[in-house]
Amino acid sequence: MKKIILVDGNNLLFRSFFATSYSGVIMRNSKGFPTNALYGFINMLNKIIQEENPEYILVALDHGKTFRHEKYEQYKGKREEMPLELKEQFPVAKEVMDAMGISYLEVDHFEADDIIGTYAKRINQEPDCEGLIVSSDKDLLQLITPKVKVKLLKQSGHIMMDEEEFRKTYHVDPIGMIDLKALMGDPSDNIPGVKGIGEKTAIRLLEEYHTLDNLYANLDQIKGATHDKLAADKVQAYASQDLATIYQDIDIDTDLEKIRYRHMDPANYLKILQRLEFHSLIKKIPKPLLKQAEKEEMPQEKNTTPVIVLDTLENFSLEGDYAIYTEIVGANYHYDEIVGITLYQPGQAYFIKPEVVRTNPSFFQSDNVKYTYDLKKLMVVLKRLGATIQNCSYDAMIAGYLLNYNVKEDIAYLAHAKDFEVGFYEAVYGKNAKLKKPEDALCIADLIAKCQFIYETKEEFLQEIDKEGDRYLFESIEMPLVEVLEDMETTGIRVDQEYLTSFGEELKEEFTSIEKEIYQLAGIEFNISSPKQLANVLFERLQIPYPKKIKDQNYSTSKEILDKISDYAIVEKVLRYRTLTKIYTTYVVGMIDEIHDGRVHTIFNQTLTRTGRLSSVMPNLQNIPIRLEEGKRIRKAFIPDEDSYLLSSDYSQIELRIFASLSNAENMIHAFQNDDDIHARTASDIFHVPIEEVTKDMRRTAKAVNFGIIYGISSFGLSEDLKIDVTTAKKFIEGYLNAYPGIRDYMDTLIRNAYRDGYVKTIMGRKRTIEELKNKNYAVRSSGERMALNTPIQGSSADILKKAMIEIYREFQKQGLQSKMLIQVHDELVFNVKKEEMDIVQKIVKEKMENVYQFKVPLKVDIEFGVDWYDAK
DNA sequence: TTAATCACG
DNA sequence: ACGTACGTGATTAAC
Repeated sequence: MKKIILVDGNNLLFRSFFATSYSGVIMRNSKGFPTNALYGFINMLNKIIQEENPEYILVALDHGKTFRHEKYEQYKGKREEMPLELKEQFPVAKEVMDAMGISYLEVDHFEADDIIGTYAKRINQEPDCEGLIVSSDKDLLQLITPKVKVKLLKQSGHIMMDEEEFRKTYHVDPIGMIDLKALMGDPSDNIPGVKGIGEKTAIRLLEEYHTLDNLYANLDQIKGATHDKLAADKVQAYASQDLATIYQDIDIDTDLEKIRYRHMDPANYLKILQRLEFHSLIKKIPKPLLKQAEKEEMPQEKNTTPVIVLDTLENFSLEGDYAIYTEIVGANYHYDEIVGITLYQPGQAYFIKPEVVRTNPSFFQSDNVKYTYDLKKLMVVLKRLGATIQNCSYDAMIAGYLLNYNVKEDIAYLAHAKDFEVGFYEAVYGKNAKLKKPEDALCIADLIAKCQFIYETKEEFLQEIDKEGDRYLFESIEMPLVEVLEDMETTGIRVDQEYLTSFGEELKEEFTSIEKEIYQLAGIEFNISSPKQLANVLFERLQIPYPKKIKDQNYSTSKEILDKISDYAIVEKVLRYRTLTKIYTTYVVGMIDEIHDGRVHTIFNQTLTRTGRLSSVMPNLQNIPIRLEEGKRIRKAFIPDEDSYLLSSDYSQIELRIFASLSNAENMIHAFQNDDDIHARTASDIFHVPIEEVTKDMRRTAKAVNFGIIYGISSFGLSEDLKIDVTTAKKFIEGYLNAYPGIRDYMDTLIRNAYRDGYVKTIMGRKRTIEELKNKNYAVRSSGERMALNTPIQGSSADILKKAMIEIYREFQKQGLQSKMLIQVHDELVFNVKKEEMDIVQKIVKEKMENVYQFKVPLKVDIEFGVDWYDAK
């Protein structure tokens, strides 16, 4: 008697995954790869082999959308998309099965069930053989025959289901399972069944009528509500029957030899378990097999490049290109501990301890072409060790960013995208309280692996860059910008700590007194900063009417809401309290924490935003207050060096100018060419009044529409902003589009192309893929359309300022100026300018910024200077 | 860790 | 009938 095991692979993996992910925490190996489904899966396969000792075994897997989906749209409709953490484990499951000598099969358009059904049929026809199906899915019970049983997995253990056992439980034949589901439905697969009929009624009906066909043939015998339900849902019942039927005739070769159990390949199996860090499973490998595996593994160890730890860089040199990488213990490379530096080229690997760099600081200026990941970090680290680097022409972080890979500060994300085994930063160095430099051997292995990844994928990434037409952006914008940003960061900006402290005291005095007044008015002391407690006091205790209909049960206490009820003294005081504490905590206390040697050194993230803008952290210097006077006073703390001024240069209306140029809106282009007041001009065009008759309100409205255009306008968004109704907002937009012919066409074409291509581009070829456009949800898609409209504007503006920064930096160098670029705020640059260089710097900055790119409209730059950042505005 | 809030362009 | 303006970062409360 041949014994054939048919395993429902998807079921096993799903079960293991969800059984161990309730808490939301998923078991992972030290590299961060999720392993929870695999652990249960491998355990289960081992158990099956041990218990059943099969001659033949097949694991069936789902593959893509099935014919059922195509036939019935709602099939499995309510089921959530498979979590990524589970999806990732499937390929490894296949590797495991290969190593275990177990065959697996997936067939396009069919589910694992159908594969099992097809094999079950074969078993029924084949003499002298029996089958055992393994799953926790009751659907498969319909396949039970005298020769085929089902091992039904339960939370603890299993039930062996054969014909007899099935009849005892369900009172029908196994094949009757299908008709049972046709009646009672199956919520888990979104099979509707007959509405109002559950398990009990369904079983009772089939006991009497045996089949669905017979039941409907005798429908008139049935009385009452059940009759009406059956009559009403006949079509749905038959559709459900169809859905519930496992297909048994897939056109596949069911030759049993193909699924013979081949036994384990110990070396491969061990290798995978080590990678997954399943130590308990490794222990279960029989001793002789384990020994065999270890013997086979030995030679591989020798293939890895030996690492030389350099004690000095004196008289040391390398031939040819190499990859170079450094790591720090923490998130701030300006101050945190440096692990060391590694160099890698095929066959050679070197580790340099931080202090060894000082033995020959010019080593990194050699002619060798160098490759790295996060060049800016490397440059800062080397500078801290007294060295500078030259001829580093390739930064994998930037390449990955331009190619829309998932790029983080942690190189592991990009490495994993290319199947390189590199440890996640957190796994190697820990985080927060657990942050710690591991022992040297581990650090060295980690850094070398990262270096090797950089070296070995460089060509591939550069080819992708070429293919995408990103060469210019990579070579002439992003790579040169690295040095500019590094210089800005390491220079830092001087901050007047004494001023901040005394300003802070002043703020504190005012908000503590307001705090007391709020308690008085409330008649209770509470935490004003807690939205929950505040809502409670305002809307429950004091019964202030909530000015908007309540969304999802919670009162909002946002500024937008509180502004509407600011006639209440307590609300007005809360708003004032908020303003003051925000300035105090974020900008006074937060800034003081970031001051080192009288300066703050931000980190500009060059590879974060989806549009090509920079971002700034530790501290964020791109959101220093300016709109309110109290907040603006923070800017008085940012001061120039000795004998210098702070100079601020900003583009006037750059985004709208770019939009006018891209969309070819002729009269808007003319307005910019005439240097008109653009919002007044727009108002005049929308409302058809001469420009001198434009009122303040008309101008305000036009300004909002102009902003809306940049964001990818929607009538709802505009209505929210202007606090008008949607119909009126719609009218304004119509008026705008009629006033500027060409814009509608530009936007339509842009969106159509975005849908076609799946991405949009900036003027310099920066590409943003927009997955949202493929989403089936209307709201998500609309959001994608707005991104598509906004990105070419915001992104092109970013391109332009980046290019201008590079040109200004180079000109400063060329002329040997001491003045320094310090901060970039999306359309503004801030400089420390030596007094004697004021004239030349203003000239360079204005000239470079205004002429960096030729549009149909001129670019206009305003320059101001002063004794602090407040004054320079 | 996440949501709410608010600072900027 | 739906549910929305685009792009960011820091702080706090509350889990």
